[in-house]
Amino acid sequence: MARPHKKGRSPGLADQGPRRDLLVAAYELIAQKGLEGLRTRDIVARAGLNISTLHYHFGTKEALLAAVVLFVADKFAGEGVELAATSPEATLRGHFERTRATFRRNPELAIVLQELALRAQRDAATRKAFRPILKFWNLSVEESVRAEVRAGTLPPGADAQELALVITSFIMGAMTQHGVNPSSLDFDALSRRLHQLIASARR
Amino acid sequence: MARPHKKGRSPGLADQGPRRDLLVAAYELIAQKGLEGLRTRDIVARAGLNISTLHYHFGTKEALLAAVVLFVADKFAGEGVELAATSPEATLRGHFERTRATFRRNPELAIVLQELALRAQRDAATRKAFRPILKFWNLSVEESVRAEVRAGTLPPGADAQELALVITSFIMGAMTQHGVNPSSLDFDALSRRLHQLIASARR
Amino acid sequence: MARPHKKGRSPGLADQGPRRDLLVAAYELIAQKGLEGLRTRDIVARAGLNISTLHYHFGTKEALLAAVVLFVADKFAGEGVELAATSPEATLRGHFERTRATFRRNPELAIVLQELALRAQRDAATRKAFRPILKFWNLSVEESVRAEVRAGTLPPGADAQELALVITSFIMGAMTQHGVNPSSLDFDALSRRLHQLIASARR
Amino acid sequence: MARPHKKGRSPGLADQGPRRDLLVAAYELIAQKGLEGLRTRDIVARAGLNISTLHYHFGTKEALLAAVVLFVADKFAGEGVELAATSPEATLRGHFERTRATFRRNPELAIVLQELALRAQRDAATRKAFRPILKFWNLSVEESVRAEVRAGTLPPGADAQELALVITSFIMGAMTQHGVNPSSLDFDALSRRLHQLIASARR
DNA sequence: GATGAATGAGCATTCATTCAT
DNA sequence: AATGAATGAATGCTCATTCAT
Repeated sequence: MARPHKKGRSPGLADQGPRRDLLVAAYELIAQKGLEGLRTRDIVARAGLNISTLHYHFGTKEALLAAVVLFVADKFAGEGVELAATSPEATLRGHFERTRATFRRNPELAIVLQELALRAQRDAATRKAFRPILKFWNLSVEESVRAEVRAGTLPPGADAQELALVITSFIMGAMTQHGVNPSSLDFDALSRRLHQLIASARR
Repeated sequence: MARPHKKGRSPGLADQGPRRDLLVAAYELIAQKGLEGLRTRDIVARAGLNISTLHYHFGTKEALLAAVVLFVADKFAGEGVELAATSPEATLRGHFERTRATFRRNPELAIVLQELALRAQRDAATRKAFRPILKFWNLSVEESVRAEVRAGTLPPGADAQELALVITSFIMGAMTQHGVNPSSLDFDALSRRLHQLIASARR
Repeated sequence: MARPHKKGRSPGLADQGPRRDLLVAAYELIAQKGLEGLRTRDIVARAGLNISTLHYHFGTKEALLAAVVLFVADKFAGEGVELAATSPEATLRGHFERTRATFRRNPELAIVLQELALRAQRDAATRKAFRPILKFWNLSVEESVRAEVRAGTLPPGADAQELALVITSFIMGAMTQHGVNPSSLDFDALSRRLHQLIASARR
Repeated sequence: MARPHKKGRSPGLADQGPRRDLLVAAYELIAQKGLEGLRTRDIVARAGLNISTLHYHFGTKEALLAAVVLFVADKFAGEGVELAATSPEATLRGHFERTRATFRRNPELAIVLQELALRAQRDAATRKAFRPILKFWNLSVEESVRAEVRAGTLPPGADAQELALVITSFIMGAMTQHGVNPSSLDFDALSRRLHQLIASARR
């Protein structure tokens, strides 16, 4: 009896069928109840599957969670954030706007990212899978910064890596504060302010 | 009346004895295993108490958690962050430094704050108890900003509330990124950079 | 420190103060939730006392229960049922009427008696304390039967003890059926029928 | 769907396997310790099963109890009492004898019926499930009365429903008194006496 | 006499997991 | 490839009881 829950997914083929249904269900439930309240039975119920099917495909809850991190990474990268890294017209302004649009389209994404980031701080496996998300994001912002430097809209001496970290840190914290008290924080205004601070800085 | 787990703590009298021991144990365990892994039996074991004592004093795990939020609020406010709000020589620089010192002295505090902030986003009770922490922190930073404006080290037109939100958001996100990958992020350098951006901004 | 919960109550003096309050509270709660749902904390809450007071006066829940049986015995005997045993105009008719009046005045009494009767069947201590109630009741009915024989309203050959058992058994079962489905059973009509059967029996 | 503890049992198919084992174990334990002392762990221990199996099949203790009522109803109806309702030679005498035989074969049945009757008086769910038992029993006795009227051994004017209630009430109360003090009550003699009273009644 | 604090054994229930099919 | 049945270890909580005051 071949148990497919070792690790490799069919290469070049995204998760499909029950496997993907379970990941989506888990993702949505994490957004709803947090990792604290995530139950395998709730996941399979939402996916309309049997509890054994979950273990057939993933082996353990922990393994499912690892797959969710990858699922989230795909979602995060695929949602438009990555355009910044490749498109020639990548700008910081554009990044802020794409980020806002992404989280507006996928409100759960902000929560799930925070959940995983928190778990990554105490669990090595999650950390290993989650770091690339952070790395990718920072690199993507760095690229935008460099593009603006090339375009002359940012001063030539700007330390792209440092600025990227400031920006991504700001966005993460703003997401959290917004989650706790939506009315206390206008993400657009704040990001415009931060952008202005960066753009107008004297060296 | 046999049950002391009403709600209010004796005014002017800090939690003492087993009540405080339980709060401390819960706080430390949240830092270690997260809310996800928090078990009442682990809490009482760490406090050297009986499981019934926990329920005698707090009634439910949920009520204990609510008390932990207040405990964290006290800790956060009492750890030196609040100096910024009152001291005349309050400066942004000083705030960044006190913040760093606080989290260096209490490494768990960063984690626990993130756990509670996350929980606050889905649980109304936690949210209600947690919001004041965020409000207090932002007000404290606002005050630093205004002090610097008065001292002439920040431009007169600076919007204190907006800048405070940018700063606290940045610090929260930086804490998270640092937690996930300590080597990727030099909090000192980043906060110096942000401070410089704010201080040197043209209007 | 003298613990009064040995056994003797002040001779000639009925239970008073907290002791009696606890017995009354227990009695009422048994009627409400059954022995199955009887909790010492509920008893003391209803009596407005502290849990320790219960143990001070009775030692254990079991001992309290034993005292409740005596309390019920007093209540049952004192409620008018006993008139049958002494009064010269004691009649069966009168007994049925007094019984009905007693249970109409004290609806809980029917339930509590059933609870104790049931417990008596498996618990020796309860049985020992409860048997006298049954014995007393049967004797009281026997006396009514004999009075009717003397008065000529019942045939001379009537076996008083046997008839009393038939009557008390009928009343107990009728109470139960009434409790389960009040509309299914008219106690007055039934007891009149039984009385008629007894009175008109040919020998 | 993973949980079989819906409600209905497969029609036409009696409970089997662990489900039935649990019902039997619960039934026997109720007879032994009463509902007051019924513990899920004792039930599964007696059935040789795991505690989780109980919850897998019944969901809650309360639901198991509801199933026990149905189980008892089947047992009561199936034990021979029901012959009275259908057999042409149904007689009151026969009913008394079958009743006695039933309780002699199943001494626990008397206790369990009393437990459930008592619980039915305060719990709506138990009441709903228990009433049919009482109704069935009374109807069965009514039928015996009518049969005797037809056979001429009871006077033509006899009110079958009323007499049935007198008889079932008597039997229930006699069971209770017998349970409390077996030596005080000769069920055979008493039921013969009651039968004689009914049979010899003048109208 | 009376009480608040504390406790240990036990409670129904939940959880991720496994096994036979 | 998928599932229903079954499980053991835990989980939050309750209970009658005790102890120091």
